[in-house]
Amino acid sequence: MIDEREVLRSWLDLLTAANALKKSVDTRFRCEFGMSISRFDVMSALDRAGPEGLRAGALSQRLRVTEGNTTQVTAPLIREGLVKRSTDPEDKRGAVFRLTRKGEKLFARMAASHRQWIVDAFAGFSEPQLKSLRRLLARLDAPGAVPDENKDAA
Amino acid sequence: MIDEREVLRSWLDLLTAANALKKSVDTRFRCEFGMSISRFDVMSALDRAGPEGLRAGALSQRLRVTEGNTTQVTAPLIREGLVKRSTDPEDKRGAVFRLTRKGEKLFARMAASHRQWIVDAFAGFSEPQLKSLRRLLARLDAPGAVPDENKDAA
DNA sequence: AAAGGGTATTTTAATCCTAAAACTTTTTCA
DNA sequence: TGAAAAAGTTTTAGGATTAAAATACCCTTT
Repeated sequence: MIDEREVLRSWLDLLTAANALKKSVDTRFRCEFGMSISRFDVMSALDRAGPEGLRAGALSQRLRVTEGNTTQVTAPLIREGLVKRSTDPEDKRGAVFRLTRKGEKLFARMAASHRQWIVDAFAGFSEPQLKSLRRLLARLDAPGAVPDENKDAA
Repeated sequence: MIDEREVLRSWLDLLTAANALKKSVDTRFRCEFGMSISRFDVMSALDRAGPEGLRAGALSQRLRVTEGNTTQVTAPLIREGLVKRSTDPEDKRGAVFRLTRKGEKLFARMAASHRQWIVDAFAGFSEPQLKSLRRLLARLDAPGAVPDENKDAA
């Protein structure tokens, strides 16, 4: 039998580490680009999708959020001219989102900063340690969690 | 030089793992006890504080949230009779929060479930693997993150 | 002892997120 | 064909969170 306190501490450490880095990234996005992680995530998914863009449903699925959330997070991006929303001509129920030229350019700058921040945060890790971390994380079993559709994400 | 993609994947895995388990716990708290993780966290801090209770500021500090947030999260707990708010007689600016008897009883049940869920989630880990995970997480460097005051938390 | 400055908390306005209701368009099928 | 069911999205209502403004109280200093 495993020491339960050690398990609870591990869970606390996991949560704390993830939150700290996420908050650190979010703060810097807001300071340097006036934009939250959520909006960056939307732009990232649209950037990867390319000129085809993404349907609202597909976008929600990749970001693992509800469709209502997608509607709301895209709204300010559209207002700021970073994202364009069109109606699918084949099926007028459908909404298609694409990055504008301006959106692409901003995203490129944000992605570069983001990459650097993450590399810095993991500077204390050797390659085998990274692998080890990922292997350990994969052992976690969160019931109800959906298996990852989005394998090509990083 | 380390492979940047491996670093980004590690970050994604870390975030995904933490979110998945957190969401899983939150969902079960809501289903079985009609209560969010945030409220559980408040009750947990108050339970640990004992009959002395905690000042609003101290509570916020332990939960690492703003004081405005504490005001809001405690409000429904007070409405439901799980938490009692008093004004510090020594300093009438100060608010003191304590678990009621009813709150203590509910918390005990919730804590037991919570412990079991976490133990189950980490069932695939050996003791050395837990230690290894914690050691790796400690290497992460999130600039701007506050060092952990609350060492006795778990 | 009154003023002013500092401290503790609450309120307000905004973002992010969810679930469920509402809306629009498409598809099915009697 | 035309009504009902289904599908895709948005709207609505509410919780969690923050930053900043407002409020309430305490304490020093003159």
